[in-house]
Amino acid sequence: MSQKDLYTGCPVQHARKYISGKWQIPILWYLKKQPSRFVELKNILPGISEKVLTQELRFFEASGIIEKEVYTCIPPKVEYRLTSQGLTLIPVIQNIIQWGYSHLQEEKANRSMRSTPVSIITELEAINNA
Amino acid sequence: MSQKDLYTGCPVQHARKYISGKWQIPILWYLKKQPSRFVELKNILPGISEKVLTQELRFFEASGIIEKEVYTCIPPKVEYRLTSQGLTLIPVIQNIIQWGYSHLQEEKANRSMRSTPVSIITELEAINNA
DNA sequence: TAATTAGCTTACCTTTAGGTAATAAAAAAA
DNA sequence: TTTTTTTATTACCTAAAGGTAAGCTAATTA
Repeated sequence: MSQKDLYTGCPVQHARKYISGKWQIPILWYLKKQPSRFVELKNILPGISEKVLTQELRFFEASGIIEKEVYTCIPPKVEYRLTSQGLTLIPVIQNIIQWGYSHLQEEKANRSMRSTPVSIITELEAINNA
Repeated sequence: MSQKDLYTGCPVQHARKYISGKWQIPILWYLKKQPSRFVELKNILPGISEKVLTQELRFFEASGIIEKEVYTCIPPKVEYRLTSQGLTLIPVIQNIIQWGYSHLQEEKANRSMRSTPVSIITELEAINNA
């Protein structure tokens, strides 16, 4: 039994199954932007392995988060898109990404402030509070 | 170099450092409810090991997400609370928990909630009934 | 004297996540 | 005939997460 089958009764652990994997948020975020095929996802997510991409797509599919359309042609064409279920995850994911983004900005600001003389900082703050 | 040091430039991977661990959300969620000491957290989160609890507290502390107050007495008393930085994570976490909760309901999973700390459930129900 | 308490730390182990690389199907194009 | 293309699957390996259990501090209490 995999980690993903555990804690099915706990909201936290349940949600974690869809967002705690390294590539889960990036995959869903890009599928929100546009329904995509396998290679497209692979190219847009530099560093992901085919194994993990397949794995997550299968998992999301089985969970009803995404759906798959297979065009019977050669070479094969497959398209993945979010389901309405999957769409409900987007605001959650967007919050996470926005938090990450602004927290990164803050860290950068703090780093550059560390080398700034205190007097300059207090002056800046005085200006901001005026 | 640990996983937590990697991808420092990516908003997703940056945010993931604070929410993808098994016990990270439960810890922060409870600290939002009330500043707590080590044993209290340990008791309210059945199944967490002291090792992981210490580990996450140290990490959150070093990241400026929580702060620690040590009362010099015997036996020792220590209190952990969210910083203002840490508070910014709460809406994100709340979204995650609420998604998990409602998605569980939707699935009509007739699985019990016994693995969920009671405090989380009662708080969610309070939020939903508000 | 020995046990108790809170808050850790450490060593060791198992499980899981994720990466690498080889292989396949299947038909069209070179 | 061989190569190319897309969407996979599989075996194998490393690294990271997390669990278990023992021990430590230092004063108070039984």
